[in-house]
Parts: sequence; C-alpha cells; structure tokens
Amino acid sequence: MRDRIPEATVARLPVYLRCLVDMSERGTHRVSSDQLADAAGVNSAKVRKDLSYLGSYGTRGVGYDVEYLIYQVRRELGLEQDWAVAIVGVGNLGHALANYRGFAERGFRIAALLDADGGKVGEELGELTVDHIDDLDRVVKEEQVAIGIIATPAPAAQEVCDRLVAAGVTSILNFAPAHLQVPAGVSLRKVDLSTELQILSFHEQRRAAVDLVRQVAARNREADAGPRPPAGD
Amino acid sequence: MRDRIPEATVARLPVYLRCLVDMSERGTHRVSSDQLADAAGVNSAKVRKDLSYLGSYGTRGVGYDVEYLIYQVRRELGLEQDWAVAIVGVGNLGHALANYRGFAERGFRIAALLDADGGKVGEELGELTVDHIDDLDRVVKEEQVAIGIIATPAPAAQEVCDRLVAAGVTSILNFAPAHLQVPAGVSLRKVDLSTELQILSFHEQRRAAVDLVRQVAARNREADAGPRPPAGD
DNA sequence: TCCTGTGAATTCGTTCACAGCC
DNA sequence: GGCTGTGAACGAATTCACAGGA
Repeated sequence: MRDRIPEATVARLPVYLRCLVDMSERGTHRVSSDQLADAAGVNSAKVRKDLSYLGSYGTRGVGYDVEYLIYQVRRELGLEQDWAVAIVGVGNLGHALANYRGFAERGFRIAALLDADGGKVGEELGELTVDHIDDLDRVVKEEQVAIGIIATPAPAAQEVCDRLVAAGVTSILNFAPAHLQVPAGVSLRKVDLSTELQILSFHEQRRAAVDLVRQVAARNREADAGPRPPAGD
Repeated sequence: MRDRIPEATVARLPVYLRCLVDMSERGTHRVSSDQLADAAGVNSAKVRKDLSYLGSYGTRGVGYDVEYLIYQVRRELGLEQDWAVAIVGVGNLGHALANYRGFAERGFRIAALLDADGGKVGEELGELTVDHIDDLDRVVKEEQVAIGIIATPAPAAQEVCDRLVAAGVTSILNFAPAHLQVPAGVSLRKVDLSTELQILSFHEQRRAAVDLVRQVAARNREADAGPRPPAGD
C-alpha cells in the first residue's frame, strides 16, 4: 500500500472536496493549488503536499482537473460507497442530526434512530421510526451500520459506546461531553460544543486583557504628554 | 504577561476542566497528573506540561488540589464571567443549539436568536423570541453579545459572518459547511459535521482494505498448506 | 518514595524554495 | 512563464527522563 497519509491531511481532504464540488457545480474544470488554497483557507504549499500524498494528479504549469481530483479525493476518503449511520439519542441534537440534509448529500444514510427512553420509541421522524436501544444488535446487522453517532447525555455515553462496539460498529462520532474508551481497531471522534465556546472565550478574554493594557498605556501617555496625544497603533 | 499558551494546550483545558468538575462533584479533592490524564484520555506528561503553562499549581509528591485547579483553569479560559451568545439561523441545528443545556451550565447565555426568514421571526423558543437578522446591531449592543454562532445554510454564512463582525462580535463559531473569511482580531472556529463523518469513512475504508488483504493472505496460506491453518494474528 | 515541573530529544506538521515538466 | 511535486529547513507539539521538592 502507498505511504500512510498524515492525519492532518486526512482532516483537510473533506474541505478540499467540498471546494472542488462547489467549483465543479459552478462550471470550473481546472484549478491551481493557489486557487484551491484560497477557497479552502490554507496556503498553496499545503494543498500541493496534501494532494501529493494521493498521487501525482496535477499537471505542471497547468493545475488540477477538478472532476478527476474529486474522483481521487472521494476514493481516498472511502466515499465511493454509501455508509449506513445509526444515531443513538433522539433528543434535541439527535433530532437535528437526523434531519440534517448534509449527511445524505455526502453519502451518509441515516439508517436507524435509537433511544433508551420508551416514550420516544416508535416516534416517527421522516422515513424512520425510533427503535429501542436493545434492538441495536439486530439493527446494526440488518442495516450494515458502520458508523454510530452518540447524541445522548454524558452519563449514558460510555455504555452506549460499548454497546455499539459490541454490535460491531467500528466508527463512532461522539457528541456527548465525555471522554470515551474504545478498543483498538475502533475509530472515535468527538465534537464538543461547549469546548468550542470555551476556546473562543479564552481568546476573547485575552483580547479584552490586551485592550485594557492599551487603554491604560494610552491614559498614561495622555497624563504624561498632556491632552490630545496622537492616535497610536 | 506570561508566556503564550500553545493553542493545542488551550484546546485541552476545557477537557481537563470538565474532568475536574466531575471529580469535584464526586467528592475528590486531590488529583495526580496520572489520574487526570486517564480521565481526559491523554498521557500524564501532557497534563503536567499543559498545567505548567498556567503556573506551578501542583505539589510535588502529592498532586493537584482539584478546587484550586478548577479555579485556575476557569480563570485562564476567561470563564469567571458569563458570555452572551447570539445564534443566527434557527433551523434544526439552531433549535438544538438554543435548547442545549450544556451552554448555560458552562456560563454561555444564549441572549438572542436571529433568522433572515420572516416566517420564523417572532417564534418563541424557551424564554427567547426569534428576531430578524436586521436587528443584529441593536441586539448585539443591548445584550453585549461577544460570541456569534452561525447555524445557517452554507450560502448565507459569509454574509451573516460579515454582519456579525460589523456589529462588533469578535468570536464566531461556524456550523455552516463553508470556509469563512474574518478580519484579523476576530476568532473563528468551525464545527463541520460532514467532515467528521468523512474522516471516519477514511479510516473505516482503510480497515476494510486491510481486512481484505488479510483474508486473501489467509486463503493463500490455506491453499499452500492444506486445510486448517493455525489462526494467525 | 511519590509526583511535579521542565530541559532535552523526538516526532509530527508546515513552509520554503526550487528542480522539473508542461 | 507557470505551476506541480518534493527534498530540506523550520517550527510546533509530544514524549522522555530525571532533578528536586513534599
């Protein structure tokens, strides 16, 4: 097999793919690393290095063929096939995820919704009916579910995760704010909404602190130099 | 000011914080870097290095005081104050985010919901009423909104982003699958649901490929060695 | 003895800069 | 002349390993 693709590159391929699909839909058939870099919000050296891990699909002096590159990126990401996804936890977030159009558009078929709450079992949501979590094994087998999404409260997440793994699911996307353990051979990714806001808070606060220092400095200058100091940078 | 904290460390502080709060609620008052590392799913050297950026708050031979560490991490992340958040786009995802309890619990007050769709304006959601996006300036000023969440479709995202920035919002969390431009001095973070699934797809596919190679290899061994070869690893 | 705090070593990721091909 | 593909240089993040304080 070809040399392993760095994880950082894998994480950017979906972004490139989206840009390429946009371009293709707008009728663009050729793209340079510079243009793709602009669209994706990275620099062109990164684009070239990332794409070079897939193979030499560009033409020197010309650029990349958009359709062909889409094909190659999709192949590399395993998007030639559709994947069946099960969502566990049909609260607010589970609902939103179940209704999210973007999944189906990109080849991720929501094949099952499950919940531990008997009150939710049987609820209709689009074409799907909510199943009880105890049916997980059966559903995973019947629908060939490869990816599980955990959208439960944090305390339930690890048990749900274990049951998904036991049922044969080998990729898990966790929205519960908890750190989950999975055995080797299972991929786990996490989306943590509060964490994102807390990271923003950190930067927001630092800006506020810097502003404060500036203001004080400005006031000192004012006091030293008398009224109307020139506006600094 | 103290030496800059690496971005990778900032991204982990919220995780540590959650673990510490959990521990505190369970009555644990002291923690070693090993225990915290276990809880957070990282290794202990990382924990120690990360925490050392905040200062020397541990005790050699003993560990860290949970409450004190919580205080320090919260302070560093700017969580001593509450932040007002505006959500733009009240579709499925916007709804789910507006109802998400985790935000309020961690000091992020949803102060406003906005949408461009006149049909949604006036809709009640908990204590809030959906405002029209044209009221953004007023709302940001009245509520002192510091953080904006974009939960619109991709085509609307950049314009919404520009309007948030123009209104004085300096931190933005983007859920729309689009790359946004912001001026320097504005923090932007992105959560891309499809991207996450596509990354899982990559690994899922690779596993399938490896399995296939193994199966073929096993079948070849079988053919060479006759029936019942010993199960390899 | 136990566990933190941190330089040093290492690994991983990004960017530079240019040879090579169109 | 233009743009890719890629070694080499650089920088960031992780991990090692141990000195030093409780």
